[in-house]
Amino acid sequence: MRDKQCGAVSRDDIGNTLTLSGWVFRRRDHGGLIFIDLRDVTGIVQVVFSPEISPDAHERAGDIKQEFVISITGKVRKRPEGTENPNVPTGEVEVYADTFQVLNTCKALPFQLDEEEPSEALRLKYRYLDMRRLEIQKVFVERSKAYKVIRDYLTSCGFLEFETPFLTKSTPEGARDFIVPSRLNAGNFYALPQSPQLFKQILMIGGFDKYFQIVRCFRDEDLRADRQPEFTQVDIEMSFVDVDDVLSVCEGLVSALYLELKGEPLATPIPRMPFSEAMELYGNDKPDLRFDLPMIEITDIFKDTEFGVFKKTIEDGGAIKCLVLKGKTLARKDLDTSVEITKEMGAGGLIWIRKESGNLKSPVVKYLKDNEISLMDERLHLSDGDVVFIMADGRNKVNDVMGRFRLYLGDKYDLIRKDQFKFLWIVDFPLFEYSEEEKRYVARHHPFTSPQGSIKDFSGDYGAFKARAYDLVLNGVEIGGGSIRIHRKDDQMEMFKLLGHKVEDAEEKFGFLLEALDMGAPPHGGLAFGFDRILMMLLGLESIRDVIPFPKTQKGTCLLSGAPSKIPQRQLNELRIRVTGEQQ
RNA sequence: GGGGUCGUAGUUAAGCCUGGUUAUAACGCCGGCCUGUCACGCCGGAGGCCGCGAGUUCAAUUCUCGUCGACCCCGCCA
Repeated sequence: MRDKQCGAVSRDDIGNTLTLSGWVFRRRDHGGLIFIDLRDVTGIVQVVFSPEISPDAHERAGDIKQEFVISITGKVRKRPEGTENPNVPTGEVEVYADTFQVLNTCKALPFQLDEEEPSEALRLKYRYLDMRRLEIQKVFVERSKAYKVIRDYLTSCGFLEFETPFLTKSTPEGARDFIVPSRLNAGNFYALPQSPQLFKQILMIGGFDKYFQIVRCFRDEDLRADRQPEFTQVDIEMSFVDVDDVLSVCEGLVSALYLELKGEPLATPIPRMPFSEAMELYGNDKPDLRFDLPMIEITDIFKDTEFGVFKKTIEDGGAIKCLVLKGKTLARKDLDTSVEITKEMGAGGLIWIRKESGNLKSPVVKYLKDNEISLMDERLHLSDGDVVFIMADGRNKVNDVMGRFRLYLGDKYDLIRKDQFKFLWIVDFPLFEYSEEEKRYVARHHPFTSPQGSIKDFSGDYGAFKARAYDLVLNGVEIGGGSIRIHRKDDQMEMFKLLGHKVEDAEEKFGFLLEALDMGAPPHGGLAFGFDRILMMLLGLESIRDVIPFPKTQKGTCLLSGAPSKIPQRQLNELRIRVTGEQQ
């Protein structure tokens, strides 16, 4: 049906007769002469229909419309002097059609493939048309390359690729599960995996030593620009390792991916930052280091202050922190907007101070002592025009709000160097975090995470106990995370106990893991990368939907297939399911 | 569950704030012309429940409320 792909036609083919197939991209009908850009995934090539070459083909070519699928046969020729097109790789040559065949027609398109992007909803409904666009094809060519790099790298390191069940068991903690009813066991349900966590641990206990899988995971939570209900993880697990071993393998993998997709080596090692430092400097556990602007603590400067707000904060054990915006010109309106923005973010208030002609100016300066002002000026190295934003409140509140305000400032004042890729390991996570909803401490990572040191040394201070867990962050987005696991049953039981699980419950939910841990489980640990997110970031795209062939909308629907949908009563009966409280 | 943005020919947008004669443009589509174009060009034409439903008004694409859908954010996402 074809001798080669459209983009592969070159000057080496001049003089040869080729058969080429593809889609009619653009047509330029000059009456006497018709040009068609024939397109496939490799590129486009110009086909000429001339009455002097084939009157029949020229006559019939008048009826060809865009996106017809055609096959043409003709001689490749060098283009006449002055008509070459340097913008196209095949622009030196063209194919003079002797004969052609219409393999399929195409009705009028719902949107044009070579113009402004139609709405995303329309693109998703007609995803097969959207995909024909060059820029979309590029993404999935890159995605395919990424799969290969990952498989090549990990297998070369001795990792074995596995598949684990999709029809599996619901696990407590973590995200909401997607549920699949069991026909053979009416009234019982499978859960789709949030990750293959337990199975990969079992594979380690099974002695396979190094496991990986490029695997779909499912989480029934609300969607975001970087979150889909089904997404792909690069899942990795290794035996006889500690944190450094895992991070080192992962850095190798990320470097290989980066080299493939960005065409340049990645500077390694990737820097590491303790969780607590990330929280204190950037207010979250995934700082965007493409711009600096850390929070600076100035609580100590005001230890004897007369200024009510600060005094009260310090008495209540809170913190006073600031962000210093340098080299930007802010109008009074910008400052007022900043106050509004932080209030919307949950701040009690925001104080700004601006340095003008060597003096600090602000509505609150009159409440501050001279030495407080000069200490601030000195510590913050202020120059004329600099603005200091100060917040005083509980430490967690300050970190949270200032962290988000920092991102706002970074965006608003173009501080972010958009061409940079700042990878960062966050390490030394707390093992536990308090859940307001459940009124108890839960595992911050998951309940199989090993603490630093022995779990038997737990002092009772949940907040201070650290985990052997780590996250990989790229430009303010979490792209991977993992931990060293608990590999002994007694430790795991202790962990469940600390989390407030009853022994019977733990046995019921994880009996198979607990029993396996009791039969020679090796020390092991691993990590999972969010494959879609990494692609999104490295390809410079705004949404995870852009790197998924058939993504779902924010309400979890597939505009192409119409899922989810009702099912016939017969199927419900088979499953012994009755639908109640249905919304029409 | 909550906050916000958007919805106008097939498509992308303008008009809406400040209600009033025939809702504008580009691309696409249909017809005609054109032998060197490559976003071909030129001439002509068709194409609209202004998302849907209420309300205000003499009059609503325009103002208000509701609703549906897409998107962004908070909660949620070990």
